[in-house]
Amino acid sequence: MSVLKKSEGIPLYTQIRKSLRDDITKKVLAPGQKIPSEDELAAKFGVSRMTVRQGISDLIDEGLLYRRHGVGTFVAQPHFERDHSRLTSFVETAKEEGIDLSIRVLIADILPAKLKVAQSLSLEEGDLVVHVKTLRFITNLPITVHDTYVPYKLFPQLLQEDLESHHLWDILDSYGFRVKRAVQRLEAREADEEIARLLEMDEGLPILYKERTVYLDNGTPVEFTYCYNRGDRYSLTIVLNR
Amino acid sequence: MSVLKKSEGIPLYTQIRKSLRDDITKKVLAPGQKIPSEDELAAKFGVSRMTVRQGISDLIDEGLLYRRHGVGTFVAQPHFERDHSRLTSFVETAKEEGIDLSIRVLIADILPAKLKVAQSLSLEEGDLVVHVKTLRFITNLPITVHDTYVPYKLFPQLLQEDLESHHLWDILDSYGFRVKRAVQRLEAREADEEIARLLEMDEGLPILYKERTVYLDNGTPVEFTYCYNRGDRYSLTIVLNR
DNA sequence: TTAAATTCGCTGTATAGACGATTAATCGAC
DNA sequence: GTCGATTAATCGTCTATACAGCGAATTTAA
Repeated sequence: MSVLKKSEGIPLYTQIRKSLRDDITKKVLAPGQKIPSEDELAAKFGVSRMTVRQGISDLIDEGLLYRRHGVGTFVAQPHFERDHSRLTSFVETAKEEGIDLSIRVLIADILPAKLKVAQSLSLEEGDLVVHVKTLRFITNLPITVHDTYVPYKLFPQLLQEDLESHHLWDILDSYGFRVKRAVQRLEAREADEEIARLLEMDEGLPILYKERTVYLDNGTPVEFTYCYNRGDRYSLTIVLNR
Repeated sequence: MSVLKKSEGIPLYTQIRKSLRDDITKKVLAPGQKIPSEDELAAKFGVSRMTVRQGISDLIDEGLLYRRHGVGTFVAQPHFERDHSRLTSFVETAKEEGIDLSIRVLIADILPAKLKVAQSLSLEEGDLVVHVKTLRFITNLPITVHDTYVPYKLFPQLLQEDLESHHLWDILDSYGFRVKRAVQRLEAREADEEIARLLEMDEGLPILYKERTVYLDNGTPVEFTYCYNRGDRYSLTIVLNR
């Protein structure tokens, strides 16, 4: 029996969501199984039905549950990477999975934006941007080159931060900027001389090339990055919802 | 002044969402601008505040609006591909954007699943799968090879469908299966002899290689596809939300 | 026996109101 | 003038209830 704490600052629907999620991960509720009806859950938790629905809705968005109008709510079959559908930084993911990731800053400077960078960041060509070029290693093997651009006028102190151990988004968060969304464009390309040298591979071999623009919740672009990933060592998994 | 139709089977929150979306796209509500408070909108539309919130929530998920607790709800800065964050088939997208896409079916047969396909579709090795190999053209230039596998026991009649003009997901929809989610893994690879021949390119040039598993809302996998995209003609744009 | 109608359980939509939490603006004391 | 407290506006959470709409099971009728 789950009793909710009324007064801990934690919303009731959050507690309900947690309780249901626990039941699912602990297989108290098995895949395919019908969970109690919203009325029953409302009675069990001692809340109104709308509050139960709010808790359930989040789990449906996550793909843990699904509803059948007129029938009930069911536990979905677990599928790999069910939880990977949200935007997370590579650094966060690596930490969680115990991957030995290290970052070397190659360049950190301030310069006028070229056309493409300016357009991506909603700036004028020539506006100042902070530029950080990094090389990332996994278990000491070079894997990715990043060229990141951030509007100087938004973050003039950025270069004083420790960019090798803190992820950019965490730094932005600490400034109160809420990173919300990333648009990424992917291509397969041949490695040019510079990238091949940095990634210790032969020129012409395939590179997973990525252009990424990162936005705050109000739609302001705050980061534009070119990524060059070694094709034989890097794969990207993404999850899309309909 | 917007008056909602009470009795057309269209939920009020859907009508409110549409009204707000129209105001945004027609710039009646400009980016950055505060929209009327929930109480004002409730009064204007003649509905309760909860109904207004339901309409607004959808637009927030889409990134069209954002909320500031204690302050108000605002129109987000428009950003390119704001609307591309949902799972849509390439065919759907192409149609909307007027791209001249054609599909040629190279192989359509039924065979026992190999290990990887079986695992991806939650089958046993050797279980029958429907296999469809297609070559896709944009303005008559070959661009992509697809190897698609679907569990035979779920769709025994699939090969009787017109696979060149109807997208697989539309066919599944017509059977009542709700496609909900796709997990895709991307790599950059070199083209092997067969792919190079089909895509009319040189062996060894970069290919954007993609493995895709498609799930219904109940978590059942229904499609597994290997995609080989010509690196110089294909780029993939994805949007991630935090 | 089969087909149509009914019932029942459940989710979907909607209401009207209450109080809490956050933010920005205003006002007052020092 | 500056700082702090008050206030108003607004979103966040929650209630208790009502009826509509769907789907499956059951009952009824042909």
